[in-house]
Amino acid sequence: MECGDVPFWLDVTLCCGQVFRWDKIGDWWYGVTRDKAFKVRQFGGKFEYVGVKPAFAEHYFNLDVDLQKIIDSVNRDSHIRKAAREYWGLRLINQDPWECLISYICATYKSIPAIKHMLNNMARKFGEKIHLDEREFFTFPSCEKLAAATERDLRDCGLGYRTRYVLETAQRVRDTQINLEDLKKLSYGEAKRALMEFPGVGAKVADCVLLFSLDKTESFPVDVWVKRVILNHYSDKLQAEFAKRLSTKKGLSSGDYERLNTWGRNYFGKYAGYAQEYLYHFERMSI
DNA sequence: CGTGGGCCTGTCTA
DNA sequence: ATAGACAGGCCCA
Repeated sequence: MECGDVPFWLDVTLCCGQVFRWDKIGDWWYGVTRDKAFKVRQFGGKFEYVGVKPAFAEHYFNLDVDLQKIIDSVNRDSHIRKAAREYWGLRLINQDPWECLISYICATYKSIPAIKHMLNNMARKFGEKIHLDEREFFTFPSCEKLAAATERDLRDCGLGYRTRYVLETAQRVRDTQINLEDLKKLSYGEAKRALMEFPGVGAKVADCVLLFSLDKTESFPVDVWVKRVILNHYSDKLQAEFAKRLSTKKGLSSGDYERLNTWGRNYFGKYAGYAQEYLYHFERMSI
């Protein structure tokens, strides 16, 4: 799919599980990021949007990065080539770090529909109401708003055991006055360690936040699907013993996570996160 | 340091 | 229909 002379496939970009608060109504995708509601569509080969300025939309969808160059740089084998050809135009989105952090804290041990439900509940209860096309939308609540919420009100959003993680993370962000955007200035390793200080943030959640909101394209989140990708297509790259143990165990120990994560970053390089998204989506769609 | 069990609750399947 | 399994992990023993 092309957008002008830039490869971009909007539907896949918004469907591939990186971002949760977009919904398609007719041709248009409606979404909220930071304090803005906007709608976007790809129509007749053109990318159109209402509610934000061109620079905002182009930055949000990373349209200014050279996708061809990125895919060339992760082009290591026939499987990644196949995934890249199939979903050519899938782009990583520049999310707001705060919303991204809370989203992935909530995402543990949940399916995507359930995650969307939780986040929308939180926005409805604690966010600001805004309008577009006579429709109501809600901004994602600020850290002050969530930090001041009662445990009961948050729990009622369906957060379950994540309630105290969200509450304590919000309180810590508020109390330390940390600007999450500043983590962009740190190295991948430093920023990851900083994120993992927050309750409810382990290696996987940190890697998602780094990749989707802090410009760390070398991040390589490993979830059950990526583990599946590696076992199904890259097991020959791992030590036989290790691959065997992985395939017989259900979850991922922190040591196993570290090992797969490091493998991915070394194997695919600076843009390992793009490779991860293509592989992840390809695997999910081939069930 | 590595490993296993528990955890809230919405969805999906049988 | 309604119970039961499972979900894009994290934390603590």
